[in-house]
Amino acid sequence: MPRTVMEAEAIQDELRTLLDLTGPGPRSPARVAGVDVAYDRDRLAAAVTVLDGTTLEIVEKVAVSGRVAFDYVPGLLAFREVPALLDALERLSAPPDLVVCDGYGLAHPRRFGLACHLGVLTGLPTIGVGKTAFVGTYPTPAPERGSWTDLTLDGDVVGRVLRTRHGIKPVFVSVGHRVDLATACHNVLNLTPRYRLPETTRAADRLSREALIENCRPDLVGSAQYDEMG
DNA sequence: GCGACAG
DNA sequence: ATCTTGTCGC
Repeated sequence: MPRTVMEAEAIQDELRTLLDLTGPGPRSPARVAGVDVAYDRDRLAAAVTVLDGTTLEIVEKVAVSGRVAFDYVPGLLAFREVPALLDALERLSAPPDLVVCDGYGLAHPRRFGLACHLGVLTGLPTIGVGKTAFVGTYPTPAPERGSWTDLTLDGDVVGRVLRTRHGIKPVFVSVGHRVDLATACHNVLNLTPRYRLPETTRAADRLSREALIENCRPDLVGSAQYDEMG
């Protein structure tokens, strides 16, 4: 783990050279994973929920708990969440065909957000879905579900501002690893039949919060302990 | 120079 | 992210 902002940024610049932006990525993934991390002071719980890509039913879930290893710094979120998420992902019975991250991917100051970071370290296809603006400029997309606009940063299209529900605040989609932007948005729309956020994200968010509470008695099936210094 | 800034 | 009462809207 990096100890300073400078070290962390250097690691991002290094790992970015391993990023695969070729695509296209899966259009009909059988297993889609959602990942999220919940916090309580210096404790954290990372969750991975795998959904059937067609029915959106949860088919597998894993949660791990541990301690915060890196303070939150805009642009360096991955160093705070990736270690625990890697641990959780490795405990799955089988790898997912796509991982939907809670945050940004290529739409990042150094073009290497959480989704890119997790993708490069796991080798899995990943995409990022952010709830609020972080970097880039964009026009407001039309109110209909499915409409979108370019998210531009330094003259590059780094993502899309996508409307997943009619008349409701859009989400920010950017690619992570091994998936192109159109395929990423296609998957996000398939994962949002009813709510603004992908079912994968909603499921992982719930599980991470539950795990944070159930953490007091780590004797439940599907849970595990995770730790690292900070 | 100052403020903003994924989760 | 998380802390948190009331409040606005459907």
